[in-house]
Amino acid sequence: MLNQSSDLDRLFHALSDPARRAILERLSLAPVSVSGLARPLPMSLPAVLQHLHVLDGAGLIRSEKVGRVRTCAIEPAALGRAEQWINARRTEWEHRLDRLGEYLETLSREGADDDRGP
Amino acid sequence: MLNQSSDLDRLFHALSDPARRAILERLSLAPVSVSGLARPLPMSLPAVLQHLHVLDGAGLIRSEKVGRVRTCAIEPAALGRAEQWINARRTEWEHRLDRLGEYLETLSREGADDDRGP
DNA sequence: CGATTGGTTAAGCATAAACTTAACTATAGG
DNA sequence: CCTATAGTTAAGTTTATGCTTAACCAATCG
Repeated sequence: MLNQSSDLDRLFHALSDPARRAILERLSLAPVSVSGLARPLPMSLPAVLQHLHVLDGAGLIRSEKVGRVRTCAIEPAALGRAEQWINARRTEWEHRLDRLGEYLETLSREGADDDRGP
Repeated sequence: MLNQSSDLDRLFHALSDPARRAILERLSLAPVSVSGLARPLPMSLPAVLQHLHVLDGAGLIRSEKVGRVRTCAIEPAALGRAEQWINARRTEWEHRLDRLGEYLETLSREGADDDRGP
């Protein structure tokens, strides 16, 4: 797992803003145009554009311009990478609990016949 | 799912920093003291303390002080909440694909016997 | 063509983040 | 007691974020 951390940095940072999460929630239902995404949000169009740029930089969305309208769509693979990191932590944590369990079991077994040892 | 977004804000923001993720990776293996966490990190102790405060504020770790050493441990439930949001997006996206699939199927069926008029 | 609609860029600003150093507190150990 | 260790707080600096307004381009459409 050799540090390509700036990738995860961008990913989690992109997810840390409620407006950006709202955009992703919207896009996970269907592709939407830039102004369509902006309509429900309490901010200017350029602000939305900046959020879209952050999401794009994180690989969370892709977009294509046809005529004068740019349509954005979610890129689920990126979410997968975030989930992967989280899952790895959980796995490690569970293994740690396993090792702890084994250790405690060993302790109680050694406690049962404690004539063994110095 | 009524917007308790500032909760997720803190969560994802906490995960967006490589130092904080490094701390979590460490803690998912075993509990560690503050200075133990600081040792491998390229920054001052107070900086680490600030990161720990962010992680604590996001609910990602808990810590307890005994004597003069504070020992930190991971709080896996918080990671679960992040994962939950991600999974909800994936689920929506898959449902969207299902609906798209049905639609396309409908189209091709209607195309097969196109004697049925408007 | 001329006006609109949809999007984009640039510049500026206020706030928040991530650090630092310097001081200070509180336990341990000799 | 005296000093080193472990942590904490405060204050200040630099950079990044999130937003705004004011132009500016480029497809449509009457």
